[in-house]
Amino acid sequence: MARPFYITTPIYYVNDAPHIGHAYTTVNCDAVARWHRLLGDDVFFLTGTDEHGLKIQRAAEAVGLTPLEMADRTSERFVEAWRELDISNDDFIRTSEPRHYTAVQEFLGRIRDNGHIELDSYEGMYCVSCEDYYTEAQAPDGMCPIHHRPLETLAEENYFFRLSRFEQPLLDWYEAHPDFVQPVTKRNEALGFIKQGLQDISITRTSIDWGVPVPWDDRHVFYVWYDALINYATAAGFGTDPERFERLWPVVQHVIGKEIIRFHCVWWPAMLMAAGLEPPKEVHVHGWLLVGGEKMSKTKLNHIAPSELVADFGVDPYRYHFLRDVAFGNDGDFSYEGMVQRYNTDLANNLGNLLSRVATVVGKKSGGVGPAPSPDSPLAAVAAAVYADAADAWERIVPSEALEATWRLIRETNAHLEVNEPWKAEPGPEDDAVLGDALEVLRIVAILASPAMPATAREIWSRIGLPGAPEDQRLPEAAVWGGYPGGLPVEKGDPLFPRMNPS
RNA sequence: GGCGGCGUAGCUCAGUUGGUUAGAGCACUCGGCUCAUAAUCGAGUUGUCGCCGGUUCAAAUCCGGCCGCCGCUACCA
Repeated sequence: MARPFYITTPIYYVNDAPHIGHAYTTVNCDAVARWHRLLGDDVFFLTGTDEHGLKIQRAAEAVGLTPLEMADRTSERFVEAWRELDISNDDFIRTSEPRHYTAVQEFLGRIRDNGHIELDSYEGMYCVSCEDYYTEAQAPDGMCPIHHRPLETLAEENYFFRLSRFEQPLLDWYEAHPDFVQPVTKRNEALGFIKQGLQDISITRTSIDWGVPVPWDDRHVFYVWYDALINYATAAGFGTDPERFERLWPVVQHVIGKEIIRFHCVWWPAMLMAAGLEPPKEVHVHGWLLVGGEKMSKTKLNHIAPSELVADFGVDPYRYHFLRDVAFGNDGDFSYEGMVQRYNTDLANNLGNLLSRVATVVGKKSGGVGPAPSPDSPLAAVAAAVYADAADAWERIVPSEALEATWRLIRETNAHLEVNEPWKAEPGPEDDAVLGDALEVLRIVAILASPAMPATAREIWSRIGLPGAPEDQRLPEAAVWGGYPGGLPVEKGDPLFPRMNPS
């Protein structure tokens, strides 16, 4: 049976419309999922929406909707955004679904049965107007930062998760699993947090209705984070399909933004341990997409919706840009000018033009029939090295490196053409070999680039006359030099990526 | 305050068991080519490797100090 590969995006909170930051995470996961499908893995790629909590309840009240109606609206926008971006998720989970309620109640019930959830009292500084608690860091002067009124000290009976008991188990887990959190700087951050000591966390609320009911005490609902994290287990079949869950857990790999490290790298593994389950295999942390050097936010009005850029660049160039331009793990500063530049350089000039020039010369010198490559072409070694590097980078979830490696092959091929000048040579076996080499590179590039640009890869594939589609190929065999059979019709067609005006 | 990280060509960055002339891509300059989307190919320019001091035959790479920047420091979806 194929190796299971389970990858997740965070579930996105439905108080915000999809922007390029959400899309960044999702496209990265999608490309990795597609890569693993090429490897023949049994891929399960999950995304979805997080819908409970006070913010949604209030936002719904403000416009006269039920919380679920409110969530329906925004959740649908995420579904549409991912459809537009050619995201190949195998499931889309919503925390308002019955299957999730089942899983959450089972999961937290198990933790309670294991003695790690207990009733206790939470005391904090409370603002009546906000109906919310503030920490000392948030309100050092004891005044509500929003209403500027004195906070009251209030105690509430809540159920607590005994997170403090998992300090040592977590440290042991990190010790035994050096790759648990990547990159290592984020791992240090999580570790530092654990080492400073962990406090128990109140995980239920009585002041909210919009949440998963606590099965053993109907006055409470679970605090939103506590139900949200469990989505990863829900979708894997926890509580509903034990056999499936057995297969998908704990091979799961989470991809998250750096703002939610604590939840995924501390709370979540502790919760799993408390429930008698294993922590996830790996958590991959990426940075933020900045605009003008600043984080996107509603108040700064610097949100960019993916569709705005897709309208100008197209879906595949959009995907390519964010996969290639930002080193995974670092913050990346987005600029429209930079995107145009990379589009022109990488896509129009290097890749698009390579296909274009090869197709033209094949038309002139080989009668439009693509010749087979030479078995001992110097490009064969380049292709092999590039494949090794790309495969390694995809495995580590560093798409920028995988694509950088792939483009190395494109550049080498342009140079190879320059040296051999097939457009000058007399038609014949030698000329055919040079053109065949270039076509073979295009075949391999189509496969290697298909996780990033699925539609483009299919287009290249069909223009060089190959039957089927790049997605149907199986790695690593399909990347071996010599797969292009020759004797296939090569079609020039319109430019894949018309150059854009830099201004 | 505590813990952690960063500061390398105009830009984005790579570069740890310390060792020949410090690298890549982009940008720029010159040249070639004209099959190709004024694309492509080749050559080349630019760096006190934040500053000061130390260890060493030898440091971007180790140690100390300093300057500048940043992240985390719990119930923010």
